[in-house]
Amino acid sequence: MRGAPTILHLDMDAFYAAVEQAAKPSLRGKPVVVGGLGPRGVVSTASYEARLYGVHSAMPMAQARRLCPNAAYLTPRFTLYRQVSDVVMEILGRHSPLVEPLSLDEAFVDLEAGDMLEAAETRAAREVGARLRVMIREATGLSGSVGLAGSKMLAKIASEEAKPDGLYLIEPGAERELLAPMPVRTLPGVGPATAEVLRRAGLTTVGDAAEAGEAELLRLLGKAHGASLYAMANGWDDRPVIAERDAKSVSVEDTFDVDLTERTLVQAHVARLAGRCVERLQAAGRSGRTVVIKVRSYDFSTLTRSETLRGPTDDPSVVREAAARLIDTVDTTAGVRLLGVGVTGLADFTQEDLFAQAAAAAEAAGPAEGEPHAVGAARAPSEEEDAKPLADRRWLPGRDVWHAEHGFGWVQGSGVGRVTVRFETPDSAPGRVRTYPVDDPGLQPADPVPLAAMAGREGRSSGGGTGRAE
DNA sequence: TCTGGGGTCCTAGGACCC
DNA sequence: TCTGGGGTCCTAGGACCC
Repeated sequence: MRGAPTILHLDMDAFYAAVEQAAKPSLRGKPVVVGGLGPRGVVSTASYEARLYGVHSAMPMAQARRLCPNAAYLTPRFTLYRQVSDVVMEILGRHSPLVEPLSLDEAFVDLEAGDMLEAAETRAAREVGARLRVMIREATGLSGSVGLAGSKMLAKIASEEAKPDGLYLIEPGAERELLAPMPVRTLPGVGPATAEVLRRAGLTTVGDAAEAGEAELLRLLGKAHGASLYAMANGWDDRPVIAERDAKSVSVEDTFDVDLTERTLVQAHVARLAGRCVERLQAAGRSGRTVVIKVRSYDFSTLTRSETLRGPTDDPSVVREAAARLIDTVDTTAGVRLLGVGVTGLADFTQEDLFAQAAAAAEAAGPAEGEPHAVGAARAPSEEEDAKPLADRRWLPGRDVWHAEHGFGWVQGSGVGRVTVRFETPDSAPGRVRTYPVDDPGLQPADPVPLAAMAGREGRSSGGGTGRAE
């Protein structure tokens, strides 16, 4: 706990939805919901306009549609969000060498590590926070909220208080008083289960938890959790801001629109997932020693099975075979709604392991017995298109398109052989809507057009052809 | 037409070793 | 012969976060 509010937490406001509104002028000021659009999708982000109807993150999409039928429902475009995020993180990096990103839209900044604050004082910290918000708005057109405090926990609570589009500073010395009346759920690490345990013990506010004493919290919650909750409830938190941490696991998973029952389909999907997992592993230049599969059944019960290899690997056939052995131990006859494959125990180097060499030799000699060659092995689909065998993913709502005559637009909806496109770009006026047959030769998928405020820094080439895909 | 996908950390039991 | 104690690794599950 520092004596000056020199830990800053930035949280972009309704990030994915705000990026979409910046990219699509016709959606500004209107309810926008970004998330999975399939029958089992959930909300990733709801714009503030949509939140007025009760829509929020993690809510099933079907429920969101009931609450707010007139919102724009869009599929996420992570490539674009990552570009915007990079711009934001770069701005943070100008204020301190110590920036800890928590996700695309959130980060801690240690202002003491920079030279921004000579005499680490409150007013200087507030000025840095305010300047940062202005810079982010100028660079991206988006708003972010800033929390400033003497610890990570309090900085994060402060940015929540600041939302939307604000700045909130917790004066050192004021923290206990501020925390006491807040619900225990405010504290990081207190979710539904912990809150319920505490509620049954009569503890509902942060002040209640602090007064209960450490012994009582240890009894209720166990060693690590109890101790950390007691510290947090008292405002004690000296976790440092850590610049970059190596990932400890890589995993991919798919939820199916309809439960899988057929054994060969289950096996084939596991093989594909293993392949995608290894692609990500290799892209990160890592290898891993433990292969994990995850199976979620029709009734939402979830199990994992894992196998630790003799050494780390990034060989697709080694991971695929381990995953195949693991799925063989699981009864899936009643129906599977989700399958996942992951690798943990990551190492920075790829150790040549004997199994991999043996497998490669066997593969060269001919297909191994029981190998699910028929499905998925034929080609490696790219990450974007692989997801699920849905109707026509070229025209997912929200995606950018380009039309020979009308230029850039985005898919508003599609169905019964037609696709509806709204023609507009980040810096245009709200655009007109036109409908085409899904196989219209003039219509093609396109890359996102950079946000208006970001144009220039993205190195936009001349002629407006930048966003064209392929 | 209930409940995504990518992660992190903690706990607990059993194997195994000294 | 009825019975130690500590440490580490592996496995499985669960809570939590964005």
